[in-house]
Amino acid sequence: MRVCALCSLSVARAGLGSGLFSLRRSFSSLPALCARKKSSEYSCVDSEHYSSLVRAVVSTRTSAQTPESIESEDARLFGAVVRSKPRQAPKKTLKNPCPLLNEAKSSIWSEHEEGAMTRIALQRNSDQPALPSVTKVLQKTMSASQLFYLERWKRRKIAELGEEGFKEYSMNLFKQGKLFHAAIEAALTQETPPKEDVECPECPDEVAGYLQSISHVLEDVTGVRAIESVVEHQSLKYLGIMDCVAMYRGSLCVIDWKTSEKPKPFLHNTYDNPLQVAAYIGALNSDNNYSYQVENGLIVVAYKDGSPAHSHRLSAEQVTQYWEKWLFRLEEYKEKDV
DNA sequence: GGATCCTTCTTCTTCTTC
Repeated sequence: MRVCALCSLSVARAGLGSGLFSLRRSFSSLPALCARKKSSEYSCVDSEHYSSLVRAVVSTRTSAQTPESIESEDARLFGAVVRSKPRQAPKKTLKNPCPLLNEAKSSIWSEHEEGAMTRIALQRNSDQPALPSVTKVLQKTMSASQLFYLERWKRRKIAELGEEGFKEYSMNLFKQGKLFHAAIEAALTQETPPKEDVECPECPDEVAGYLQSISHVLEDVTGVRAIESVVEHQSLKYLGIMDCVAMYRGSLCVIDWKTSEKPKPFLHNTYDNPLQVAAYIGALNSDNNYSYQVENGLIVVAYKDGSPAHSHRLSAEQVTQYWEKWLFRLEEYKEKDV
């Protein structure tokens, strides 16, 4: 039996069995009638003729619907509801819990403390097995849904730009990120960045918008303690390179600068970035190359058009929560890696 | 000189109607 989409939907929602069958009978010839005309199917309805029927179906006075009545009606129409068993995810426990803070380090660094800026470069010791990096761990332990959405995004982009176009697009994103980081480094250290880090003949002022975007954030960044510096967790055996450690509005933070095409006004828009920052903070606190400890984090998302960057502060409590999530991911990585 | 490393980014439903 052919039924207009609107009719079947409305009646099913109204949950009136008898009304459903009479309505279906009454409207069953509509599509055929409408097909002869180009106009909308709904314009063919003789609303005056059917007005009492429609009123009867949708009126709450004649149908005191309750969740129970709707459910029993649905069961009659569509069969019994198959309910999945509520799954209680077992509370996972860390096999190797590790504190975020380091008792051996006396206190959180204060703004008035003197100290040189640290910039430890990455060095590979070929004699020892390579430690996993923060980025690698996060990439290798993405959830199935994360991978699904990323893969879908990639497929859509390739469909839009072609394989070569996509490669170029990706390379350009990375390039912009690198140029942006070099420009921030120069701004925070008052140093002139290496020529190759800022020059981009085919794209002048490539990072001008990004710098404009973060200008209001930079005003609150003082006392830079580290830039592009390697941190290594002494016991958990992983490493990473922090963007920056500095004072931001009164607290010492590990700062991560990001560029983004899409606005990221909320912390959850930044996906694994908070875990990345927590991982750096934990490593920094355990690393004896740094005499101080850090409790807070900051993620700054800059935009090319110069619109104000979104900055997401991570309180000490939030960092602790993300630290625990990071530890789970690290355990997962190590289990996979074995 | 070449290879490798870390990082740089990318994600969250989708449609109609007013």
